This record gives sequence, C-alpha cells and structure tokens, in this order.
Amino acid sequence: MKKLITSALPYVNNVPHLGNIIGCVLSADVYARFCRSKGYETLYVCGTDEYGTATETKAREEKLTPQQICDKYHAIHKEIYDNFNISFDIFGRTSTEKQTEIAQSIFQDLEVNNLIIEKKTKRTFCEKDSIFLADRFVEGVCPHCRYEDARGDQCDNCGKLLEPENLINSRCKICGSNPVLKETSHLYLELDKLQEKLKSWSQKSGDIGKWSRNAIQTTNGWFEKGLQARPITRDLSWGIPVPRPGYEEKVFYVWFDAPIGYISITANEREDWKEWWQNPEKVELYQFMAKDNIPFHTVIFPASLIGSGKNWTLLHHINSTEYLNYEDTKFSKSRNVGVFGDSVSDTGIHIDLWRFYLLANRPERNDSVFEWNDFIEKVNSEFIDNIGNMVNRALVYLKKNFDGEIKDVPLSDDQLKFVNDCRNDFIKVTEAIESVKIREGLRGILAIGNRGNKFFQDMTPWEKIKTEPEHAHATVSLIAYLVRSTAVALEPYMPETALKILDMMNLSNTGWEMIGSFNGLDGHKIGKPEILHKKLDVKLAEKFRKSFSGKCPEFGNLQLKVGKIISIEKHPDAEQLYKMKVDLGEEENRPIVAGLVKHYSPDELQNRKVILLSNLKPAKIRGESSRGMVLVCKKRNKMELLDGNPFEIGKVVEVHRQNIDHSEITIEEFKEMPLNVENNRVVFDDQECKIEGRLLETVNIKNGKVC
RNA sequence: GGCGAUGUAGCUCAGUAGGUUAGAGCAUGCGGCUCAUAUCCGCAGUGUCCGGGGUUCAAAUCCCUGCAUCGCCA
Repeated sequence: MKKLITSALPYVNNVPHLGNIIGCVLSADVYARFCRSKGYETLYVCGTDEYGTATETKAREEKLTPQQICDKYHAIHKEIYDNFNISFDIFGRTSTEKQTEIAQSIFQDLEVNNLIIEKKTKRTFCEKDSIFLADRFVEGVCPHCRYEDARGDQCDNCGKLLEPENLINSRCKICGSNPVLKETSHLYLELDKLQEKLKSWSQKSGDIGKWSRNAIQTTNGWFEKGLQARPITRDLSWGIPVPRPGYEEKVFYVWFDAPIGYISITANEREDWKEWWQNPEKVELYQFMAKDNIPFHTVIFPASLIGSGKNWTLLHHINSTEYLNYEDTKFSKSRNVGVFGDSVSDTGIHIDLWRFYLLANRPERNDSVFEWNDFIEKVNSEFIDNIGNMVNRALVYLKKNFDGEIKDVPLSDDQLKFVNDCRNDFIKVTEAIESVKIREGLRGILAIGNRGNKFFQDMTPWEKIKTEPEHAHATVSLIAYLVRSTAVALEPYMPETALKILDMMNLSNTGWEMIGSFNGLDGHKIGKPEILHKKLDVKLAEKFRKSFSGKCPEFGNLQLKVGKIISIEKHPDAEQLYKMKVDLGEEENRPIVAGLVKHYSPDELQNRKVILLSNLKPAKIRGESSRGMVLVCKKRNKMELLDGNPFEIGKVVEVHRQNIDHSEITIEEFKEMPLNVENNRVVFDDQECKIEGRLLETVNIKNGKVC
C-alpha cells in the first residue's frame, strides 16, 4: 500500500505555536519519515490555507492585497517548518489555479448529483463599502445591557450572544456607516441526503483505520444530531469563484475548498496526482490534525468526495490530537503568551530537543501542557542521561580500548539474551509507530536506551577487559550495534541527532530493516565520538518563562492614530477630566475622556491634533463613555501632548518591523508597553515611531514615559 | 442552559470487551558501580483509581447521581 500523509493545512495568517506544530505537521512528519524508512512509497502533503474572511480582514489592516498577505505569511510558515525539519514532499498553498479548477469540478459533480440547493437569507450589508459584513464586523448598542460597543455576534459587556440585526444603532466596523439588511442567496451542500452513506463509510473506515478515540466520538456526535445542509458560498471576494450565474460576487466558503487543497497542492507538483488521490485500492490516506478539525475530515470533506460520485481516495486513518496548553494558561498570539514557531530558534535549543519534548508530551488522549521546567527536566533526564549517555559511553569505550573497531564473536548466553530482548523491544516500537502510537514508540526507544545502559553495567566490561578482553569487546560491540539500531529508530523523531550518531560511527542510514541486526560489521571502525547534546541549563526555565509570558508586547498590537479634537468640555462629574469628541477620519467622531485639565486649558486643546490610542477597550469613565486615549509624555509632574499637528487626520503611527494585530487591548496591557520618549523621539523599545516616514517628536520633555 | 470529554502516585501520563497484591517515566529515600555528559544500575515506598449510590461472586472499568476542570453549541 502507498501511504498518503497529510497534516491539516494551517490558516495562512496565523503564526503557528507549539500546539499547532505538534498537533499536525510534527506528528505527521514522524509517521512520514517512518514510512519512508520502512520502504513504503510515501507522499507527505501540506500547505497553507489562504482564502477567506480572515485573510481579507488582515489585508485591510496591513494595507496589503490578500495575495500579498498570503505571500508574506506563507513564507513565515515555510521557514518555521523548515526549522523543525518537517520533511514535506510538497508544501504548497490553496490560492492556485489548480485549486479553483478542482474545487469547481467537485462542485459541479455535486450539482449534477442533485446535492446542491439554493437558499435566500437576509444578511447585514454595508452600502458604503458595498460588502456583506461578518457578524463581528457589525457594532452597535447592545439590546440587553445598552453597552455601546457590542459586536454583532456577542456583547463584550453582558456576554449575551446577539444577531447583528438586533443591535441598536448598528454601524459597520470598517467605515462606521449604518448597515442595512439585504437579501442574498447562497448555495448549500445537502449533507442530510448523504447521511446514511457517510455514516456507514465512517463506521467501516473508523474500524479498519483505527481512528483516534476523539475522532470517533466527535463523528458519531455529528451523526446523532443529524446532518444538515451547510452553506458552501459566501459574500466575499477572496476565494474561489462560484461557477454559476448570479454568483459572480460570491466565492466558496473556506471550509468547502480548504480540504480540497490537499488534492490541488499535490496536483500542482505532480503529474501523477490521480495515482494518489483517485486510487483508493492502492493508497492509504493518513490525516493528522488537532481535534477542532475532526468533523471537516470525517464528515464534511468525505461528503464532498463521496457526493461527487468519483472514485476518490478517502480517509483511512485519522490521527487527531487534543490541545497543548502553555504553562498555566493557553497559547495566545494576541496576548503574546507562549512559544510561537518563529521564536523557537531564538532560544538556541537544538531543534531535535524541541521535537523530542513535544513528541514525548504529545496530547494523544488528554490535553497536555508545555512547561519550561518539565521541558528541560525531561530533555536532560529522559533523553540526554539515557540515550545520550548510552551512545557516548559505548562509543567512547570502544574507541579508547579497542581502537574503535567492532568485532563479531560467538556470544555468551547473557549476550544472546540481550540481543533477543533488544529485538523484541524493537518489534514493539515498530508496531507502535506503524499504528501511529507516536508517544508509545518514543517511550519504547527510551526503554531500549535503558536496556543498553543496564547491559553495560551488568557486563562490567571495565572489569572483564583485564581478564577476558574478548568478552568485553563483544559486549561493547553489541552495544554499538544497539546504538546503530537506536539511531535508525530515532530518525523519525530526531533526524539530526540520528544522523549525527550514524556519522560518528562512520555508518549511514540504510533504512528500518537494519534495526535489530547485531552482526555484519566485523572489523568496521567507528569515527570520533562526540557528545550528542549538552544538557540544558535549568536556569533557562526561569529565563524563558519570563520572556515568553506575554510581558514582551509588540508594537503591532497598538493602533495609534492622528485625531483632531473637535469639541471639548469639562466632564460633568469629575474635576480633572475633559470630555471631548475627536475626529479620527472615521464615520463618527469618537467620544474621549482625558485627564488633561491640570496641564491644558480647553482653548489650547480645541481643534488641536493629537495622537490617540484607538484600539483601547472602550470604558465608562465617571459615567461617560470613552473610546480611546489621548497620548501624552510624562516626566515627573511635567506633561506634554504628543503632537499630531504635522500629520493628517486618521494617519497611523508605525515602526520599522511590526506585526499588526489591532484587536482591542486593555489599559493594563497598554501600561506594559515599552513606549517612551528618548532624546525627544517617541520610541517603542528601541524602534523609532513614525507617521508616513516622519518621526514623532516632542519639544519640551526630552526623556519620559508615554501614557 | 444543552451536548460532550476528562478527573488514576508529589508531577506527566498508561491502563478498562469487569477478574489475582492498580502500572510506567520523572521527582524522593537508601544501597552499589566508575566505562560514560556528577552520568549508570539495583532496591524502596507512597495511591479512598474525584465523592456518593447501584448492578455483580467480583467494579478504577458497567449504570445512576453529585462535584471539579475543559471543549463545543445556543
């Protein structure tokens, strides 16, 4: 059987964190490497999922086209996976011609088979931007609690879930104008018609393919609830055109086209793609992902394929992990908590040690946790002290005492038993990995390290060498053989380390079949042994826990805009506060409450341009709503407004390298930001802040804190 | 609120088609070796298998219920 392996296509503009990496690409990589080593014809396919709302939104934020955004983030993904030595045969992307071609043809097959139905609905539409708005892009007053900035999907204040049309005075988040309800039609895939076929297929496949437990549970859950027609089109522009009259302004919904990416990515690189994707008799499809992706792979995607009536290769084994959490919390890009793929190499820790820990701690049955202490401890005591030690002590001993020469001699009973035990161990390891029990496989390899160390200890070659040097030589040679097998078995998990071991022994990796062989190298001389990995300093745990705890914010999380004070009055209930309206070039002026009374008179402020923190979480200050914060520079009790006069209203402050995420931040988060004035220049950390290339400067205060 | 999952040694987790004294690794304590990266080997513990009830000759495992945590949905 050929092995076709996929890992879930990561959404292009999310930088993957350790949890994403272990959940899909790293797990699949271990299996793919194993399959190749074992001699199976193997194809490992992945790529970035690029279409959809999120990309469009991101593009608007960063003022790029969706394609530019995808190019940028695709490269980031590629670099991260390269760094992890993920051995994709193909790493592609979904925004290609082939994707359009294949998705459209599957759609047409479904249409022919009467599985597509059209339904009309009313959705919120912004006439100014002339787009349909996703629920969270509609804002307005919450009908339940009167909170002014409730989102169309949920109110942040009272937590109630909302429908966008129920908001009072609703407005478009992009331009601020009032959206209307407009009728629109969409196409639905009638999953309900496919329920019986899907159910019997999934039961059979789940059984034969030994699906992970969470996959079976989730899938059964879907069937029990009963499948319903799902919309497969959206009012968007960044996506695959729908080949049907009247749908010129619409595209396919990402969930419909994303899994088709597996196929099109292959088709882009391989003439013979049908040998893989339309060849169910000869190909076993293994798909790796985290649990949130299960129904797309066990229900929805198979529905498209089965419904098309063509002979597609369907899922054989699904391997779905639980989640990896971080320390006492979760990974969070917006809070910058946890280790993300792009900062792994900054730690200076060898990538194989990352791979080791993530794989040893893989969330197979339960959520698991990445903890720095645990990471360092496990790497040191479970890997380096065990395998590292065995490799080193055996090879060094062989080199020192026997000139590095391996010798095959008749074995004593203990030695024979050792050989047999090792072979049994390796059979277990092979079986574990074969059935994609990745953690168990790795545990098995560690147990073998244990066996090697014990054998060395029990055989006391350092004693025997004085009286029976032959015996000692045989012992150490056997362990050298064991080291070779261990290296080959370790290769799927820690490829560079495996290679290093084999290199030191002047050997190469000839594949899985060599495992368990304890002869045939008579007279072979190994090279110079070196330490595999230095132990990790336990002090690193403390250091990294701090630096990855989110206390290291990014400028991109701040949205600083030039605004003009249109009106100003004293706050009715507070001596120190002004209440004003600020024009940010948005549809409506923003209400702002600011504590500037001591330092500025109303006349000084009227019509003045200032710099506003515009993505601050809205607040009520002494009963008055405030949607932003006027920035000033402070030094002791001196205060100076950051001057917006040289700039145009609505312009945004930037630094050289920034990763923009303008979701709301809290005042506490803002206070943690290293935003200061140094030498009359506003800096973030050590980066100068600019508006359209021009520096943002102060006059009176040379050094101070921006707040 | 509905649905679902999880709850096993100090920590991380295995284990359940019911069946002897409940497991592994790490951490801890003691003993041993010295070839090796202060590494290795041996021994030793420790558990109301979340609480309560039920079915059974027998329950960590099946059923009911409560609590806690997490996820999905409304």
